Amino acid sequence: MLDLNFVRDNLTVVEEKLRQRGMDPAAVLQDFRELDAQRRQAIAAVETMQARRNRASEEVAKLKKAGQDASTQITETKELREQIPQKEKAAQELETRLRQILLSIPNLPHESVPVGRSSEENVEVRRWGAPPQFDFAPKPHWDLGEQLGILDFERAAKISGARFAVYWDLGAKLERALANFMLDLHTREHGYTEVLPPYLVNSDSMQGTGQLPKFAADLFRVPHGEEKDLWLIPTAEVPVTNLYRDEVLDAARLPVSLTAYTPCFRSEAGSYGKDVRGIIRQHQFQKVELVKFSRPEDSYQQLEKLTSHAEEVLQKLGLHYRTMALCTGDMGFSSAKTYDIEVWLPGQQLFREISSCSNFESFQARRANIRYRPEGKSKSEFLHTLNGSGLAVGRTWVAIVENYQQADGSVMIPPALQPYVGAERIQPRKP
RNA sequence: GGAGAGUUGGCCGAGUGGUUGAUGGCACCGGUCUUGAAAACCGGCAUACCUUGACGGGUAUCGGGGGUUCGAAUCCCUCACUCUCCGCCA
Repeated sequence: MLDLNFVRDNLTVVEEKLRQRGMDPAAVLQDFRELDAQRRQAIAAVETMQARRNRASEEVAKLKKAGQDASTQITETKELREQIPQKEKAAQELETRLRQILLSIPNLPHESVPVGRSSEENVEVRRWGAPPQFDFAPKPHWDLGEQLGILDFERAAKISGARFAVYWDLGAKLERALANFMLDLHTREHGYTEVLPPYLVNSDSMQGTGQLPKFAADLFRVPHGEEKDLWLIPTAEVPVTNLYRDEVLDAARLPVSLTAYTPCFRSEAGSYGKDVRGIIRQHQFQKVELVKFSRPEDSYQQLEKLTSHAEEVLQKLGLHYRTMALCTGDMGFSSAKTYDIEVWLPGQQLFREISSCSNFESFQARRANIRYRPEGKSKSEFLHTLNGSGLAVGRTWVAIVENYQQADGSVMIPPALQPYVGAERIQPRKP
């Protein structure tokens, strides 16, 4: 959420940035200016009446103490008590409508973000390694997975449905090895603190990070009594960022760097027919997430660091990748700047997103009310939040299987991962 | 699931329905004293919103919501959370 005062004072800037995102400012902002003026007028009207009521009430106390008649004042407050709720209701309605507009405004892209309409105008900022060379036609992971007996879609469909997978044997172990490998790297070498959050969260948390109210269709909802349904987390970003909701952090503690390995649940509504093969797009996948809480002045430096931490996982695993700066038209709703890391998948001959690292500036912090107290200042301010995948474990699994496949159908385990898997190679599983 | 106790400002902790945004202490900030520091003493110290050129003024907030009353931190209802005991359970 943007700051109301900022939007009011910089309406033309907001309109321009919305246009850069490919949105129609008029459609997003609607009658912001009128509503804003009406809201303030309504508040003033309510407060004037409340002030009158309070004054009359004070006089009642004085008169009664003095043993005098206070019936005039009592009548006045009684009347006001009936009138105030109507005005209050009107003011609240305006407040709600204005807030809805404010909540529907996406974050403003940072000045360093390339302007563009779609993913085709994203800008490649780095490329690491080289695609592996094969003297045979490399296969996609769904073929390899089934041949090796480590991926099972049929039984997954039986027990859960489409877009689920069962991992068997070394396939399951590879997933666990990758998670441990990533967590160890981030906690031992990059200074992150590991957390294990709940996988079900309340609506307030989903609002804090921006999934609600706009993107309810992408989420799995779990009934839990009236009005207090829970939601399966679509990413660890939700519970981890909300850890500090409604809190004021000590400036000396910043930046706070957290990492969490969790499952992620996405309904993938509207993605029918897209990425139907393999485990690229699943209702449940696991991810190691990196989250930072930063002072505003170094959040962009922290974004570079966080991105490099995610890239280092791929480097240690010897996987070819490129890093893209997303353009204004391709960025997520809450982000001010995003880098996508895309890993090379030889079985499919394409780069595929494996991590998305974003600086949300104060957009989430304002929504979730996460503040810090700058040194020497008495007033607390909103801090900046960042996060990125470090990495999506399922897609890393895919990258390992496709990039390290051998002519005989087996898959080599990269050296850095061998201690975690306890094997050098995945051989076809005996029936 | 059953029974009981609680939720007050950054923290601890008072609070008889009527200048209580709220006593006091700690923490924090400024000052006096000191070579410096500590101690002591003095002063300051909530948040959001509305309003004003500014000084200032106003409104709301004592877990959330609702009610009683001329007036609620204080009385009533309700919900959430925390703690204790019982039951059940990985």
